Amino acid sequence: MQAVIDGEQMNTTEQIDQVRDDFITRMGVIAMGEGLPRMSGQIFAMLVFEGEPIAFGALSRRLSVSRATISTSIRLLEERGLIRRVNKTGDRQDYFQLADDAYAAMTKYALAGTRHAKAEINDTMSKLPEDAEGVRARLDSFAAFYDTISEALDDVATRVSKPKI
Amino acid sequence: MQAVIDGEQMNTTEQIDQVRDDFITRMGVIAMGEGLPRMSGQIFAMLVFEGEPIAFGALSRRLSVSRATISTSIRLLEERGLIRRVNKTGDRQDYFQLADDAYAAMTKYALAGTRHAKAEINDTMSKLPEDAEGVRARLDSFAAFYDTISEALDDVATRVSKPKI
DNA sequence: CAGACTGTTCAGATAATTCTGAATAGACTT
DNA sequence: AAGTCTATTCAGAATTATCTGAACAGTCTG
Repeated sequence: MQAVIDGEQMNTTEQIDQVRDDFITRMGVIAMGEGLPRMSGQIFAMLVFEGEPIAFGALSRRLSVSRATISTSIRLLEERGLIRRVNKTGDRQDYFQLADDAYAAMTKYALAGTRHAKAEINDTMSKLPEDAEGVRARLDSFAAFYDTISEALDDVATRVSKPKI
Repeated sequence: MQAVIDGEQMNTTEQIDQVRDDFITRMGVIAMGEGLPRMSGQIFAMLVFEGEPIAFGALSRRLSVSRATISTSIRLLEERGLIRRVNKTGDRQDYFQLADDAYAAMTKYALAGTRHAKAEINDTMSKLPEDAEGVRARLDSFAAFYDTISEALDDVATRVSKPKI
């Protein structure tokens, strides 16, 4: 059974190409919602989809974006521990693939954010005069909220299994 | 014991004012990290800090921002169920305070995001040809990750107690 | 060594977000 | 009804984030 679009037959490879491009586009949007630049999200999506290491130049070509953009997007993803750079003997290019613990790393990054938020609130509380009871109680609730989220994320981080490459 | 800054004595009220302004500034930054515009975060912070309902005009004045900005920021916060608008008899202005279930609402918003991400991945999987086994397995892991996060957030949403106003 | 190729950096261009002032409409007061 | 005060909307300004091209430094190849 072949998929048909605009009356044209598609072979399996073309079909996968189209699904992949669509996936990449969508993940770019999702990434933006999570505080990542679109392009980093698209690179991540590409690596998830392909599985095997992808060359620097291929990323630039396939995502229709300059090498400079790839370079900075890659740096961000590496800093967050989401991808890793691998060397292929006999090829000068850098190759990239998902980090073994990419999903755990994603979770830990979010966790760092919620812990930071909690710390900011606690710091504010420490500066309050003794008699500001109402404010203290409200900030305490707010901090408790971030603490609950942090606990949940911490739990997720330990549970998340390594993605099968 | 009075706090001292630059050799000047501060009374308790001034001290609290300073702590509050600092808190508001910080929460604006935190909010940006969570995909909220800075000003919405600052309004939210102000409402947490003050506890009692705050007037539309007061928000504009205290945050040194136009009424138009307050209006749009407020709308966003209302849409997310984080604050509620209250009427004070004998005053034409709108007043705002934290929603009773503000923290639960925050959690649910995040949850909606992770569920949406999972749905996008599942949708992509449904379009794959039968024989794309490797891709399917990787997308499945990715979806499972978002599912784990979603479960955790769902759990948080039910556990989060109402903030004490 | 000269030439080709690679990834990084950075100033400036481009695009997207966020804020403002003016216009508008509704509601209250006198 | 006329005059205030209110919140909202929206076009454009201001700000911020993102992308690019060029310059660069390193590495390999012939």
